[in-house]
Amino acid sequence: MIRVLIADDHNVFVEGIESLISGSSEIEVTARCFDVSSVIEHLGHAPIDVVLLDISFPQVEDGLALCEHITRTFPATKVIALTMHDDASLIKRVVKKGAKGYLLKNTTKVELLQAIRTVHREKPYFNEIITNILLHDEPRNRKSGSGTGLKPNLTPRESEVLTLISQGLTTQQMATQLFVSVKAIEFHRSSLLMKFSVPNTALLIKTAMEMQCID
Amino acid sequence: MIRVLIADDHNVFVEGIESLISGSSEIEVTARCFDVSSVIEHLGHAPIDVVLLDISFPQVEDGLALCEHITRTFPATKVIALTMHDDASLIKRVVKKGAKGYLLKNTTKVELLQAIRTVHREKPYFNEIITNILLHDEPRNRKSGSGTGLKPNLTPRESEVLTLISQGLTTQQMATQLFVSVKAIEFHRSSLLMKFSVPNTALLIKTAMEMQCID
DNA sequence: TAGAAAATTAGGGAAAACCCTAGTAAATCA
DNA sequence: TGATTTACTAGGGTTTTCCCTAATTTTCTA
Repeated sequence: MIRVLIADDHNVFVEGIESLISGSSEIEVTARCFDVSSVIEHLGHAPIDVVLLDISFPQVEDGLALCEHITRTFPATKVIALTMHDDASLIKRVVKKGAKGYLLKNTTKVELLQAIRTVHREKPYFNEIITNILLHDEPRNRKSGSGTGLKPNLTPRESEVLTLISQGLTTQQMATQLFVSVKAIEFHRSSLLMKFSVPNTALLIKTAMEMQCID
Repeated sequence: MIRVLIADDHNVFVEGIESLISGSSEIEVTARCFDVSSVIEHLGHAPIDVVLLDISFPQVEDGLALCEHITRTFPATKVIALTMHDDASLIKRVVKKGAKGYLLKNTTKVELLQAIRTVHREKPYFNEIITNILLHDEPRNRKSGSGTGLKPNLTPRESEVLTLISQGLTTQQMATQLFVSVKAIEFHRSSLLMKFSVPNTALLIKTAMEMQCID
């Protein structure tokens, strides 16, 4: 029997998934969680084979973080990401966080059961629609044109400052936190702009996110 | 017997609603529609008391238009709008289009059945959460941290400015391009910071990307 | 159709970002 | 050892961002 945990704060969806699974003789829903903490708590007590995780749980960031936590802490438990969005970059980010499968919420009963069985056999599950989305998404390594698209080599301090910038801190705040002057931080920021070949912080954040230097 | 039509292109959701309703002796689901045209066609043939309409069907504009069409063409049929978003402006727009009730997709069985019964008795149904949202004119259900996870409603100008910011233009460049003063652009930028609840442009870009408002 | 609400347009002033130069310390190499 | 490179630190001065307020135009509504 494959034990499934449903992690979704939308009651209707939990009901829907349960209803779709209920017919199966080899899969059973043994837990339903409406918030992040109860998912973690439950996984620590009872064994779960597959987690069906709403990636907006309740927000995208939370879902991604939870996905990462589950796959690291409970490697035997496989995660299938569920979402409304057919977005290539989101799929990539989810996979990067350790999800073994990705389903849209308009999936069918057959596909849902298939996906659960597949990831339980240690295999990744992505249907044709998802595969197509990934295929048609433009390749990241465009070596021609203005930008190289390659991650620049950052010094430890620069990486540190980049992370803090992406968290919304001002130069003053970073200076305080790192025990250096405002001018020192400003220089690192300037170096980042140069290394990423961008004119300002706005584009720095955008390109750094696209290159997945931050997230 | 109250006859209900479910209009949603997400299979899991339709299953969930059916499952929640299935226990009731006075309410039955007599139709499930996965696209706009089949909803209209079905209403023309068989009588329906309550339509449970996913407002993103498949886009928000489609849902609103369909809601308006149903309430005008079939006044005996009541519409309950369903959505993931707890957004005051969306609720107002939906109500303006003739919806008698509004439910979030994390509703409970009790509430769903209550809502169906209430609108069938010609009364509007809005629970405390929705009422609060309307009263305070901002989303309530922020379960995690500072981020809302909800796309703010942007004016045309704001969207335009957001796009240009994400392209790395400075305020001066945008002012030239849009034939207005620097100060006008700066105000729009400020409005964006406020609507996204972020302290600076760096976080604005980050959150707007995560919410898929840009890119 | 008048009144209210929302959107767009700015100004002044403070804060932050940005661009230049430059000193110091550690690692690398001839 | 002495010269060179790399990373980190910082100052001066200009531009841009950010926050406050407010007038004008447009849109919605009673």
